[in-house]
Amino acid sequence: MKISELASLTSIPSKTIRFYEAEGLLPHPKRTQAGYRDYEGAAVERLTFIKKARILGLPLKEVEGVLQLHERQQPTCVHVRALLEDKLAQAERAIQDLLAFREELVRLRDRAGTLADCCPTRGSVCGIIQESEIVQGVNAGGPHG
Amino acid sequence: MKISELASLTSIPSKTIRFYEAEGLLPHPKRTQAGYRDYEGAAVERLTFIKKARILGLPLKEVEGVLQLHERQQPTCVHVRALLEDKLAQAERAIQDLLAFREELVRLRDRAGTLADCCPTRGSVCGIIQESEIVQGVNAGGPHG
DNA sequence: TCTTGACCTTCCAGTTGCTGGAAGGTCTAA
DNA sequence: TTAGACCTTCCAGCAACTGGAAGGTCAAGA
Repeated sequence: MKISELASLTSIPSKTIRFYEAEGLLPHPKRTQAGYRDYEGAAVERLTFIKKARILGLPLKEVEGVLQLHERQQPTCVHVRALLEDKLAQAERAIQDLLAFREELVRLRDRAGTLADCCPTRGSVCGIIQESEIVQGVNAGGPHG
Repeated sequence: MKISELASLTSIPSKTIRFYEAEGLLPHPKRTQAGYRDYEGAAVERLTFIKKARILGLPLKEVEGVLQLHERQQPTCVHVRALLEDKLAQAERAIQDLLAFREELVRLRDRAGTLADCCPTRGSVCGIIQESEIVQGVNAGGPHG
């Protein structure tokens, strides 16, 4: 099948499919006389796997690693299990961070309602942000140290 | 003060401070005879604002917009309030997504415990991911449509 | 005074995961 | 034949940094 059909079947854009091939996640498919890519049905499965792994937050490099284990007839699930544990721990952390973050946003939002709109004088840019207790954000690292 | 002192006071790396200046978020500071940047104390406040705004998830472009409102003596908080409402809605969505995502991860993790480790034959790459119900991830969009 | 290490500068390019556009070729229904 | 929809490769851009190269400056210690 042509790339557009594969894109349609997997909901992954043609551009992205070509990108994945260039990154080594997909084998180079056969070509038609005209040079068009000609995919087998197995490509649907492979791309669906990649898509799900991406949704799970596995970086492309890790996805590639798992796919290579598969190609070398090595067990993959034990590998994926470890990745999963890692992702689960990350998700737990992210949830905690996000809940705390939401508290602060609610606080800021409520505070902003009572704050007179700052007429900027020589003072702070915006009292809402300036006075916030925000030190660390959602991701474990935050934008800055 | 030198850039390293400013970096230390704000916990923002020198590289990033120079980046922000290049992006227009910071005014060009005076220079010493040697060409070194020489900052006033106000730079600490401005950078702290930028840092907090980043943590709140405001893209640099939006931060710049708020700073420009400030420079034009226009009210900023009404602007920030709208941004805040937006961010709060996003955070609520992210929380819901993340909670659902965690459910799925837990399910996958538990399922993985009972799944015999797949000896890759001609079958799927990894049963854990392949059989998952994952269609959409944490962010509203997910990696693919 | 000289040395050396820590700082400073600008410029360039890289990271990750895409995604758009240019330039040019192919296919097919009307 | 025509025109629109597809295909190809190549290049570069996005966001928000961040590292390294190449070269200059500063100051404490020998």
